[in-house]
Amino acid sequence: MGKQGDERIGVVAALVRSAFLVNAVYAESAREHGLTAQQGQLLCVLMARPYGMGELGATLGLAKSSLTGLVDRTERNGLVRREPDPEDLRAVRVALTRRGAALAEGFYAETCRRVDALPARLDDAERETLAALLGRVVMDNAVPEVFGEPDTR
Amino acid sequence: MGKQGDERIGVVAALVRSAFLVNAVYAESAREHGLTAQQGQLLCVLMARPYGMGELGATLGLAKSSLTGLVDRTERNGLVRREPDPEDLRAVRVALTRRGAALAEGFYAETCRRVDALPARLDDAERETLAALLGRVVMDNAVPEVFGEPDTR
DNA sequence: AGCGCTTAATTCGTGGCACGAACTAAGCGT
DNA sequence: ACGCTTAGTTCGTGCCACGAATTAAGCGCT
Repeated sequence: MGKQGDERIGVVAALVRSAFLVNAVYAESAREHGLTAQQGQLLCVLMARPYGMGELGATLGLAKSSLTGLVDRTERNGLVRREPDPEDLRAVRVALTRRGAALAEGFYAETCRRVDALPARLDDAERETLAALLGRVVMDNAVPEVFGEPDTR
Repeated sequence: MGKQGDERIGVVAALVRSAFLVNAVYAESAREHGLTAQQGQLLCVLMARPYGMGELGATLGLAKSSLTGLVDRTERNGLVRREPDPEDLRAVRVALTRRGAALAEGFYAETCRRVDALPARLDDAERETLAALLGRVVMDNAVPEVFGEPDTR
């Protein structure tokens, strides 16, 4: 490990601390939208399409029983809705309500804006490089689709 | 348009998803050491030196009242100890117990190992570049000292 | 048809976490 | 001595996560 002055940071510390940083930004943005981080995460996942409970558990890395509560609370706030799955009477599809979709939109945009501001002092080429390297890290480690691309299509 | 099979990812998504990834690794490592993520974090901070409650709140970004509970639970597990501050009868210094120090050591080392394994498929130069760029991001954004350097002790 | 096995989700109980408001006690300044 | 600030705790509330047990529906097999 190259130890230099206090300026240089190891890749481990850089990853952990950037995670801490992003988390704080995410939680703060959620709070300002009247959401908890978890509920915000749920809304973001559901922006793409409705999900079943089990599917959500896999995506968010939560136990089924944890999901029931999270969806309950978010539903109580009027942001998501449980719909019966037309093809399987046991299953449920969780979908955004109109209000939930609007809130998700705003929260997502604002959170992107703030996360985008974190590397503000990197120039375009550096941001590109960072995105590419970090992108490979997440791809290599099978991260579920927790936070979609800004403009992928 | 010109994008091939391998997904290009934006810097925002890369940051958010790597944060999610690191978090999961951290929580998993903590769990295997019989810790919660928060208690693990607390131990890591205290590895450097004892802290006062207020100081801990600032470092971890928690309200005072949140800290009382966290320290309570961690103390109940025999990992930290409240010592009276010799210079201020109101204040308390939270320090690792012998067991806490040993556990912190193991948890810290193992967590570093696992986080270090995340960019396993990057070569040395790429890891260096990633560390440098991400390091600038965290430095530019005033992240508190939540997780020390690998060998700054 | 009926019998089991699996799957989807909920319920229940437990514990950790985070917060603000109210409080206690010690230090400090005048 | 008086008031103000500072360090920490207590209390009540709500969210979050989990495993074990449960209910209900689908599926396969005879």
